[in-house]
Formats: sequence, structure tokens, C-alpha cells
Amino acid sequence: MTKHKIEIKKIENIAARQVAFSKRRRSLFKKAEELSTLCDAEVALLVFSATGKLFQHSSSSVEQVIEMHKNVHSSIDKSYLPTMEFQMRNEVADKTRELRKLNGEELQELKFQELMKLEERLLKGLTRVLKAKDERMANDITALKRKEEDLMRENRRLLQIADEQGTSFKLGSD
Amino acid sequence: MTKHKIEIKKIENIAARQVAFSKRRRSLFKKAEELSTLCDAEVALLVFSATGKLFQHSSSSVEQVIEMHKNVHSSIDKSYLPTMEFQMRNEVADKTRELRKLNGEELQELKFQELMKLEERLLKGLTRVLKAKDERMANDITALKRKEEDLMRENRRLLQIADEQGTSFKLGSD
DNA sequence: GATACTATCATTAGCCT
DNA sequence: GAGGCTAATGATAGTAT
Repeated sequence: MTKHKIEIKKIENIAARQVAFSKRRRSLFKKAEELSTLCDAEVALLVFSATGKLFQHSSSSVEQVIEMHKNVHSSIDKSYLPTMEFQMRNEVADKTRELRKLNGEELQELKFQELMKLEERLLKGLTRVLKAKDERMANDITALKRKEEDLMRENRRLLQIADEQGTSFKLGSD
Repeated sequence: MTKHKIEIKKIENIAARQVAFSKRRRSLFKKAEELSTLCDAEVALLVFSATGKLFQHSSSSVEQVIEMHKNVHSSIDKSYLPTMEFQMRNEVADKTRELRKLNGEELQELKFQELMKLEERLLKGLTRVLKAKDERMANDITALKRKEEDLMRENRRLLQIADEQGTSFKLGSD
């Protein structure tokens, strides 16, 4: 677009491609920001480099789901994810792959209605997974707390009975 | 950017804003497509107009999650989000707003390095929040389990001592 | 990998159809 | 709304650091 006009096809020279990526990405984000500001629109922009690195920009209200996207798709450090979370994300990724396979190379040729159905299936899957995870963890916590209460009550009862019988013995743990 | 230079702030004239939206949106999509093709990157771009209409473009392999995004964002039923997840997402959104306010209207004048730092801060914040949530739940569970073990051990000890003393009393809970 | 330079190409504000 | 026109501003290819 300058010095010479270039053809829009993959840049084969790796260094040149990297430079172009860096520059154009920056400009694209700027343009996105401008559109958002000037026209009061919400813009979400995700860019994955060929090496898998993610760059993102988005208006505040769409930011959260972009975060999901990043976690599910990027190769960035999944190690921090607790096991369950990790498994769930994998499940989502698996569903996605399966669907993609189902739809082969012809995704771009699907009619809109089919895309809507696909979208619905994916959303349902994700929803179930997220919900299940948090419910399960919350349930675990609730159950453990109840168990704890029971045990403490029982402990108190044992101590009281012992006390009534004049029995005295030291407590190990409190 | 032409005839006159304009300030990057919301265009108040509605007709002019609509025209700018249409033109700039098309250019943005074009740029996104070029980046994708030239640099072998995957690009997902979502634009919500002020009236709520969605325009999107994305490389095929990120298409599905974008679909999710559309669904979640487009005012459809956010109620499925588990409470904690929802609160965390709000927290993230708040952080983002705060950061944006900190950076005022001068975002477009920040140097690239500053933009990178801003991006980094946002990413770090998001990561921390997600991590903190899962760690906290996991820690809660671990702590509760440990407490449970302690209580059970103590209960067994009390029972054994009582038994050794020939004391017999009924157990309430198990 | 990011940034500076700069000649050239691309986008676009304002206006018109 | 969409699209054309034009002058002016913005983006960027090639190159070097």
C-alpha cells in the first residue's frame, strides 16, 4: 500500500510477515477503537498470530466472553487452570472440534439457518458446562460445610457427655 | 482524516454518524481480512451498532466461539450464568471501565508501548481474577476436607476413650 | 519482535446524487 | 441507507536499527 502496492496474499518472507503483522495489527486495533468511539458502537476484535499468540481488544461489555474464547482456544498457559475447569474447557474444545468436523470444510457455505442451529448447539453445550462446573463446586462446598457442622455437633455432644460423667480427657485437636 | 481532521469522539450528528459507521465498518472488515490473509493470522471481529445490530467477520476456525459470543452478548438470557461467575465478569468489566477512565480520551494518542502496557495490564487483571476465583473455591474445598478429617479423627478418639472407660452412650449423627 | 523513516498508496470527511 | 467524488489525512512497504 505504499512504496509499492502489494498483492493481498500470504507474505512468504517470515521477517516481512512478522513486521507487517505487528504494524497492521496495531492499525487495526486503532481503527476498531475509532469506530467504537466515533459511532458509539461496541467492537470486539481478536487476532491470533500464526504462532498462536492472542491479541485482543474489545469494548467493555463484550470483554468477558472474549475472555472465555481466549481460554478455550489459545495455547496460552492453560496450566493455571484447576483440573475441573481444564477438563470442562477441553470438553468445550472437543465439542467444537466435533462440530467442525461434522461441518467439514463447508462451513462458509452453510445457510444462515444451519449456522443458527450450530450456534445454538454450541451455546447450549457451553452453558451446560459452565453451569455444571460452578454448581458442582458450590455443592461440594455446601456438603462439606454441612458435614463439618454435623461433626462439630457430635464432638460437642461427646464432650458434654464425658463431662457429665466426670470423665476428663485432653483434646487432641480443637 | 480528510477534508478536515476530526477529533476522535462520538459524532453527535446522527446522519453523519450513521454514514461514518457504514464506511468505517467496511474498511475495518477489509483491514481485518487483509491482516488475516497477509500474515496468516486468525481474526475475529464483531461490531455492534448503537442500535444493537451485529456485523461480524471471522476466520473459519474461530467462528463457533464468536457465535457463542453473539448469543451471550445480544441481551439473550444472561441468567444462566452462575452467580459467582456473573459477579466475576462484572468485576472484570468494572476494572476495564476504570482503566479506560484512567486513560481518558487520549487513548488514540498513546504511544504503542503504552498501549501494549495497557493491554498487558488488562490481560493480567483478567487472568488474576479467573485464577483467584478457581483457587479460592479449590482452597475452600481443601480446607473443608481437612477440617472434616480432623473432626472425624477427634470423634474417633473421643469414642475410643469413652469405650476404654466402659462408658457407653449413643451416637447422634454418624 | 518493536520502532523510525518516508515515499507512496489507502482511507475518509464533507458534500452530492 | 448506499455510493461517488475529492482534497486532505492516515497507513504502510521496504529498509535499517
